[in-house]
Amino acid sequence: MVTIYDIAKKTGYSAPTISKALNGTGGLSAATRKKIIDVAEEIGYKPNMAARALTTKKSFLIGIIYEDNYMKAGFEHPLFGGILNTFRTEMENSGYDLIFLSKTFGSGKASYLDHCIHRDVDGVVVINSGEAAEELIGLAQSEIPCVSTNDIIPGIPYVVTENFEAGRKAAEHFIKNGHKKFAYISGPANEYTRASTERLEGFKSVIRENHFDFDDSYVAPCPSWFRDDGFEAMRQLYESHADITAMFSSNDSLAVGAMNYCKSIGLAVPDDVSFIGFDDEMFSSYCTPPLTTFKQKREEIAEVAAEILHNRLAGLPVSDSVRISANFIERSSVKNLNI
Amino acid sequence: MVTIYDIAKKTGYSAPTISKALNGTGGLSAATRKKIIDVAEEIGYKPNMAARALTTKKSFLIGIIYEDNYMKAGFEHPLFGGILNTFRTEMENSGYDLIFLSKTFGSGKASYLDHCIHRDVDGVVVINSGEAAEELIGLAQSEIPCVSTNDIIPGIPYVVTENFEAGRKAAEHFIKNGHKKFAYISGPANEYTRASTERLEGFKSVIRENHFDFDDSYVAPCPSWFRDDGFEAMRQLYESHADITAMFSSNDSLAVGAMNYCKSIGLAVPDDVSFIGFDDEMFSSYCTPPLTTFKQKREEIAEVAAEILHNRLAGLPVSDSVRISANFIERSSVKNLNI
DNA sequence: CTGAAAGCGCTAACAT
DNA sequence: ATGTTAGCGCTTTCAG
Repeated sequence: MVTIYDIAKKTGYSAPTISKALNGTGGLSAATRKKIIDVAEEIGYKPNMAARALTTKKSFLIGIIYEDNYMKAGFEHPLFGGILNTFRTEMENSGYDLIFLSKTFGSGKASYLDHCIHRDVDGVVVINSGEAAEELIGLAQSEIPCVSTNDIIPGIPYVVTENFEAGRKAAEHFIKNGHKKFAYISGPANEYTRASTERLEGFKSVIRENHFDFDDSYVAPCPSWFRDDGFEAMRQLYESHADITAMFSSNDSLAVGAMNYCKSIGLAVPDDVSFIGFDDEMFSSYCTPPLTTFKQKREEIAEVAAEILHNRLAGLPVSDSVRISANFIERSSVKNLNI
Repeated sequence: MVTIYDIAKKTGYSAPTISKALNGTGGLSAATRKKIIDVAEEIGYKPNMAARALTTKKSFLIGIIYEDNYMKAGFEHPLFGGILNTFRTEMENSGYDLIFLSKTFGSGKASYLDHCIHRDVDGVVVINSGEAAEELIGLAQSEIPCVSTNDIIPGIPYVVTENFEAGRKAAEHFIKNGHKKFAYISGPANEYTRASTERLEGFKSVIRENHFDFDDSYVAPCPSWFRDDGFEAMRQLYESHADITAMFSSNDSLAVGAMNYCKSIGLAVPDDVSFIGFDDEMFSSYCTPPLTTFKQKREEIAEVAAEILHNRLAGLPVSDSVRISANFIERSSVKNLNI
């Protein structure tokens, strides 16, 4: 391993001088700086982050909280995987490396905060908190800069899709196309993971403004985001309300499951029942009919989240949360009842 | 931050004694050990990995090489995302944390090896080398333990699907169902990323053993793994060989694209043309007809890779590479021509 | 402009 | 069984 001492020996300068030259800190003459940098390059010097972290108390490590609770597919999530990808690039550009945080590191029971301290992370991004939201409230109070890209956790600024607005857009689209009977298939939601709830709220608000009928019996909650639950949800909805024509689903998988139920009982999509989904999953343009849906702006969410974290890392006060509007993608799963 | 010195002060023992007690190294009396551990717990001591790494020369960090060259979707890859997920759990159980490696960290040009040294990683897992395979040959020679889960890189043990065998299985399945005219749609391949080539080799071997006609004109190479290239590949194949009935594709996306081409010119799937894909992507059971395909054992690949890395980390010699057979999933995209 | 001294938190190698 | 000394590689005072 080549250290600054090797450079010191080779150039005749002292270790601190080398350090200053390499970091551009001390007031060194341009000449010696160049000499030092040249030698460093020549002998292949690479700073040792562990040593640097020890003295500076800055690890240049960002902890990622990414729980695998989506289809046990982890990284294949249509939103989270993309966010992580872009976020990673944004942070790496400024010298930060990403490290996964877990509650089970080192074969033991621990907390995310424990892991943060263990690795001395400079900041944390919560991509998907899973069941751990409660715990993260504690993390938020720990002085460690945090940002969240999905869950809404007290004390942590978030960057999340404009779900309410998207819900409104879905209802408006249905109404514009002459629909009058609406229903909603909801994925799992709770106090911290509010996407599905927010979409419903927006959806309902427009329906009510237009004085159409809508109450809780038109909402089918699902225990998962999987297709099969969409199938069941649709069955339940259809058995109590056979006149529904406009289905909004909190994600595309549930929508496809629901479409399958319709087909299974001889209902045509979109002729008898129309659908709007969410997420623009890989299959959504392949399925029959191609699904009208919303695409969340993963790159933008990640970029804004990275910016917020960078600001906090630079000592700025906690940023405001931000909402990013989703793109509406119109395909062929909504029938125009006006014609 | 609470350090071993805080424990030392509180218990009256010296720092090294604390260290020994906590790590179970030195010959301490059970009584003092317990006392020390209790106090450590009480005041919330967490070891500082940077400091430990500095003295022990072991970071407990595993570098991940994961290039985003699949649909720019990064983590959403049907194989890689799942591998990463399981691999992560396996390593975390033994105290290792995963860190992403990149060639552009710190806003500069660098190599993966640079990044490894920078962070002093104990080992590396190559999940997807992208265009960097050449460079990894250098990494392999660096004494840093490596393992690869997709690419075949000289000097690095790999854990990869039995692609040749799967290719054979595909051909056998077609032949069993009475097919006589075969073609193959190939995704990108090169010297290091051999999946597509291996599948083709296996496919061809059975066709030839059965004395059916097959040459390079029945192979359509695609520049990407995307659906649109499958569409084009099928067009090209069909225009020169209109009698093909058995299509094998190196992934499901390409297969679906090819199926779409068939439908676009009025050919029925599977009645006129049958298909076998690879990967069992999310949409493969949804599409029309549901696609017969292969599912790679992501968890098993990850587990074996983790085991190989653990062995190397423990000082054992470089392991042999291993092949994991894929699961054949029969759905409805292959027509039985015998009936 | 440069260097000497000191210390970050921890552990290895010796003493005692 | 426990403590002393020293040092990992780096940076931060502070002197010169």
